[in-house]
Amino acid sequence: MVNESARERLTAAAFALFEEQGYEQTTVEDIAARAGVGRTTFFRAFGAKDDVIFPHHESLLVAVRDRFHAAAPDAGVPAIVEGARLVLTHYLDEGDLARARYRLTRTVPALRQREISGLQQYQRLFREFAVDRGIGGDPLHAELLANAVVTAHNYVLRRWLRGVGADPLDEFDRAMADVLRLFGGSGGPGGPGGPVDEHAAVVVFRTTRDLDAVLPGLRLALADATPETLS
Amino acid sequence: MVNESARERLTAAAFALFEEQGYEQTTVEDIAARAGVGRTTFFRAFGAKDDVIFPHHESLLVAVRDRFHAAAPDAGVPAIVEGARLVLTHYLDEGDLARARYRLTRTVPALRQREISGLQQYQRLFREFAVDRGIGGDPLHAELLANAVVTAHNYVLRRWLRGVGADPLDEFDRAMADVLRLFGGSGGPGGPGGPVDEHAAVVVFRTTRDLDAVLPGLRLALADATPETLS
DNA sequence: CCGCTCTATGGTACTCAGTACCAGGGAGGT
DNA sequence: ACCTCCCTGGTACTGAGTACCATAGAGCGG
Repeated sequence: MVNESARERLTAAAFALFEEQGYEQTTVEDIAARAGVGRTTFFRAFGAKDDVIFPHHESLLVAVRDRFHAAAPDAGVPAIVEGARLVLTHYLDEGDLARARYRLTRTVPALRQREISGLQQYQRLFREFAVDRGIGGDPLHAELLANAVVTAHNYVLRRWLRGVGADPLDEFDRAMADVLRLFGGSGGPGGPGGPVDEHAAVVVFRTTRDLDAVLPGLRLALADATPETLS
Repeated sequence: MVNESARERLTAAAFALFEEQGYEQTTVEDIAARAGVGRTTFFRAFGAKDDVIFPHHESLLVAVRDRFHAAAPDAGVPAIVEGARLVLTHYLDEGDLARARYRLTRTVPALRQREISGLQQYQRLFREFAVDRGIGGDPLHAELLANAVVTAHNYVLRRWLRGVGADPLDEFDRAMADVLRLFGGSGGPGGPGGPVDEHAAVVVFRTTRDLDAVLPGLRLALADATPETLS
């Protein structure tokens, strides 16, 4: 519906003008004029003024959705991690564009809001995929896992956007390992009150106290049906 | 700066008109007219058209911030849980208003976006508090915990808004127990090497096995510096 | 070469959100 | 009675977004 080169010219013009004179001070007419097209063409290419700084949003969303759709039935968790990795590499490929957008979203409230709404669409995609696949056996657990992956992704991405950290992909892999350890290690929710595994777990924190010091309370807790927290 | 009763009349008028004839079809002038005030007064009471369906947003945000500010230095995690509980109880108190808003945000894209942006402000508040308090010893771990609490809160809230589930506060408490078990159980990303409380907690799940049956592994776990999960 | 169609484009006009500014009016104090 | 302060409503303006129409050019069949 709209020329591709015109779209790119509009994007470039918009970023330039936003940096030069600010977002509010730039009208859509200014952008269109610099790109050498009419105002109408701008609105045909991007539904709204703030869409222009997220030129690949829709296509990336589709790419992640396709990735999820292609995932093997038993590969839900890896697919989620891969999906997050897809988003991260996309930002890395954008390079300076992504960083320019970050600068803008940090300073312009309207753009920040638009960005948040976009990120939420990813989060929702991840969440629904996790819930549909029944990851964790429990919708809440599925949401927690999906959102933890998204959180870790955002954490790494934000560091890269700020110019902190050397190798974002390496950081991503480490962060994902953290997240998966978190979820893999605990056995998930369903503990007290919910259906109880025949062999329940005993989770132990490091302590400086002797085992003997905590044993009395421990014995009491195991005898009692109610879970307890000992000092 | 603006009469309180006028604010309430505007809110009521807006909800009524949005339900009757739709959000886009309702102009600010319509709302002001039904409330018996001028258009100018509307914009003085609410910065924008979509703010009118979140009349307590700002005050609730302040309440949570105050709660965090008042938290004891060693009570970071409980404060986060309490903050989330504060938000939940606020929605429960709103009752039908919250449900009407939910209906609107599900159907009107502009309102959905506005809601997401508002929720993000809570999430950010929680995240920054967790990071500042150094929860988990590691910024990533802090973010994961904060976002997990928010996710669990949203999960419970959403169920209540949809009319699913009987006792949201009970569900909330169970969900929080799940979340804390998740994070308490694995030692988190910081794991071995992170700062450890002098008095660590031992969380016990119900088990069908004798204490003697798990004791050897338990002793081993306490002796070892690394957290372990026993069957 | 002419005429036809289809699509991308630009222009015009309109609605409405949001802002700036000004004028009036009532409450309360002196 | 006068003055001040604050709340309020009205007016006028900018700019985003939409609807509609006119046109130019590309491609195609005759």
